[in-house]
Amino acid sequence: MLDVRWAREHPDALDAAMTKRGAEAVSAAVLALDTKRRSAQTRFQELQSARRDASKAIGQAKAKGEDASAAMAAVAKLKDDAAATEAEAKQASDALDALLATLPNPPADDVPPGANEDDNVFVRENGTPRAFAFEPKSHIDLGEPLGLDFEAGVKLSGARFAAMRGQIARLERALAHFMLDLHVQEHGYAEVRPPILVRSEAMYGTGQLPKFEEDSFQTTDGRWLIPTAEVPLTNLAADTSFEPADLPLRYVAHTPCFRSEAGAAGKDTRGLIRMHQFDKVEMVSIVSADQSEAELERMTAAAETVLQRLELPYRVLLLCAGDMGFGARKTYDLEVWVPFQNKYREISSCSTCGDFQARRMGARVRRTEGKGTDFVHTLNGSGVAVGRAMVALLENHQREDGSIGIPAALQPYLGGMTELTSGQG
RNA sequence: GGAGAGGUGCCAGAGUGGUUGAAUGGGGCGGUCUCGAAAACCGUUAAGGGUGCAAGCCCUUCGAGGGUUCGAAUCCCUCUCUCUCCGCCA
Repeated sequence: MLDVRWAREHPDALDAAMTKRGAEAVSAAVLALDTKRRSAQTRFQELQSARRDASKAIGQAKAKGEDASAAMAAVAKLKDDAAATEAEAKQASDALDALLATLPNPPADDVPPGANEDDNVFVRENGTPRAFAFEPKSHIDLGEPLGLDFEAGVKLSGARFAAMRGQIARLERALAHFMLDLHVQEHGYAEVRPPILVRSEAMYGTGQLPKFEEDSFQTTDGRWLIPTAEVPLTNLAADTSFEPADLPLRYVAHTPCFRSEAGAAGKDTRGLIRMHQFDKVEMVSIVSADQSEAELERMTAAAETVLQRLELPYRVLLLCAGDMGFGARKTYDLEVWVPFQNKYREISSCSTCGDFQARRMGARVRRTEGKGTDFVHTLNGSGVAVGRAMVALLENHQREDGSIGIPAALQPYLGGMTELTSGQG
């Protein structure tokens, strides 16, 4: 949710921000509703004030035993007028909120313009794609002998589901635990096991609702399967006023994520890249405004460490305005090299949301000086997507015989194994 | 699933129709005292919004939404959440 006062004072900036994102200019509509709301509210307040004074006078008169029937009749008119004006104000206010709830976060100034992923800006890279002396196989062909079972996924659940067995199952677990330990032990994140079914309020807080209802799965009792642990982790801060000393808060969680992939028909239909259910290690930071810029760099670096330790080549991109998520103010994507596809694929997305989510969920921090509170800033980043890390690991570390070399950092999580071969358990 | 209790300020906890945004205690902050600290004492301490150059004035908020009333934290209805007991259960 953007700040309506900012919109009121900078209508041109609002339109520029929306246009930069490829959305419609809305300042005229926002300002019209805002003006209507404030005018009705002011009139209501004047009527209400008069009404309260009149009622108090009646109370005092009655206390003295005087007759107050004339005053009581007079106040009835005020009451009707006040109620009508209040309804008018509420209607305008609700309409304004409904509109604001659908507007994406204005991009930061240093976010490059652009319509889609073609306009993202290269920032840096690490490692170089390996030159294979043989034709590299896909993670599907490599994984199936090791226990990656797409047939079982289809049988049990349908397309975009997979079962993992044996070594692949263990590898998935090892990857997740490695990432979790890394962020907890070296990056100062607090481990959380959040609920993965959440209320609509939580989905609204992080921005999945009201606009992207069709992207997530909902239970019959109205709860939502989280599309990312960003939802429960960030909403831990909802309805809270922090002391400055409480911040920054850093959370990390390993959870399944569920996405309907409604708009992705036909994309990545084979393999593990795009599933309805996948595991992800997610980082969330709750910080004060002055900390948020540095925190985004820190979080991105933490995600990069995962890929470095797994010895996977990757690059970092700064997303253009048109490719950013709804709630993001600035986003870095990490793309890992996928040999079989011969291209880089997204494996992590680290974003600062500024105060956009905080305003939706009521997450505040007291000012260090003076009275009052400010909204906190929230950040989230994958650290990283486990299924896609598995894809990258299998393909990048494959050998000609189909076995998979295990990077040193991961070996302790696999009982010291240095490779996976189809002959093993 | 059955039965019951309850949601009040940073926390605990009063308050069942009339200047109650709300007693009291704790905590926080400021001060007195002290070489310093503790203790004691004094003072202070909600958020959001409207209006205004400002000081200020005003409105809203006692889980949420409706209703009764001249007047609601207090009465009524609906919803929601929490807790307790019983049942069931990984």
